[in-house]
Amino acid sequence: MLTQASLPNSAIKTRHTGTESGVGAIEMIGTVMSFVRNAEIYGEGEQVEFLYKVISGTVRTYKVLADGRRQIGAFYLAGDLFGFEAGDEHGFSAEAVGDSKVLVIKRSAIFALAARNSDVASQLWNLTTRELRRMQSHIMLLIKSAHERVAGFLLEMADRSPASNEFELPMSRQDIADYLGLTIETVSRTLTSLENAAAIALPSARRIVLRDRVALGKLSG
Amino acid sequence: MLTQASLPNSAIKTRHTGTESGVGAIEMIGTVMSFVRNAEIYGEGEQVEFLYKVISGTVRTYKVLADGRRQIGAFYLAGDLFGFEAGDEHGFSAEAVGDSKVLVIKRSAIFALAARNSDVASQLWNLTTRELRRMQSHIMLLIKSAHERVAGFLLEMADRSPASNEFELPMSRQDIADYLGLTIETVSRTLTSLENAAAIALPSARRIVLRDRVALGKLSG
DNA sequence: CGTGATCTTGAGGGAATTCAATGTCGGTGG
DNA sequence: CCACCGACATTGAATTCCCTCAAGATCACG
Repeated sequence: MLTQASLPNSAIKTRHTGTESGVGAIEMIGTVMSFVRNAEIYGEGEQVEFLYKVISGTVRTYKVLADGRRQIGAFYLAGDLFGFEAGDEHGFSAEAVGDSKVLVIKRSAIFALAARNSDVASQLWNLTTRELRRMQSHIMLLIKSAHERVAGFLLEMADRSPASNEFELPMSRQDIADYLGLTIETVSRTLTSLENAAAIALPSARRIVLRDRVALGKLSG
Repeated sequence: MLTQASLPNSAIKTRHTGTESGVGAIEMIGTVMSFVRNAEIYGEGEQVEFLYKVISGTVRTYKVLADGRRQIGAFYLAGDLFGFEAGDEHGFSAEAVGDSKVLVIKRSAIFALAARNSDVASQLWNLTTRELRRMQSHIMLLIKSAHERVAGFLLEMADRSPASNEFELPMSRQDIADYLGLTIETVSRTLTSLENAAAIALPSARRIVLRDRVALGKLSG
């Protein structure tokens, strides 16, 4: 459930000027909601009702297995849309990594729009296939060695950040570990090892400087 | 490239009576093509032009890394649609696992249809999100132990086969290994170990009998 | 300055890989 | 027909990589 506030019956409330990325009319209708660090945005098994766009902060989607292992499906940064899921039920849960603002859009509104406007429909398709590609590259990460996974993850984050060679990680080591299918210790060790190899610098735990993209690229498989 | 035959300019050639699964009008227009074992259906980097439906046989999509490692993205059995990819270029290649017949449908024909008919558009969306779900469960497989991966794979294959407790694997151990991110030896060892644990039987290398679904389910995480 | 959360580092063990050899099956030609 | 061959699969031994368990270090915050 949405823990921060109950959503008004008609989600069409604020007009949002979608200037960030060229996805067009889809994000024009919705409500901006705030979530504190670790707040749940939606839960696994819940009815799929909305689409979401990160306004600020970072969101993670994840699934918890019976034995407690957690797999993070994806991280969504400011500007990213999420909530494209199969079926009527969410297969993953979504949480705010840090304090975040999220634009919440009723699905039915989008579908109604899409039924009348084929441009919107094709946008919807594009966003979904983009999501597909994200998953494909996630799969490609998961089959690699720990060094390759971490190097690949850093390159991915760098490409998604405004400044390409230096950035702040919004998520914890545990989050990274659960995204990469590694333990927190292995992530930590690998980062130190990359620093020792002069591929990156770590001014602080969360701050990453890419020193040698070529070396990272080689490492990332 | 399509290695088996060159595709006619107008792909609208045969009328295919889509009786298999309820996906509707999308598959009504197309050309059936035959591919021998290991024949390429499309290649990574090629222009995305078609959608495909497996009529008989099995198809694998895959990607080869610089160092030669191969990752299989998915297996498609008779009745499955594939070729839902992001962007204009194929991110994966597709090959026939064994001799196969594939219905090839021009994308532009579908898109034209979708633009006019919102039912077709929503079908397209449904098929794509189904693909998303497939990838999600693939990701969930890849973070697990070798035993869990193999057990999960067998359960997945069983669920997709007509007879649910006994089936023939269309693919080699190498294919399975490349799908699960394991080595061929580990796959082989794990299967023998599952057989010794009485969870499965292996009348022949390719024939699988599920003896204890509960045990397999536990193993699969 | 103390406390808890997060991150790093170390030592040891276990799971999967690598390298190597043997076994099995299906097809082809003698 | 069956002997041989190549492709595919299984098994074994040694090694490597990552995980587990454990302790310390660093950071944010009251």
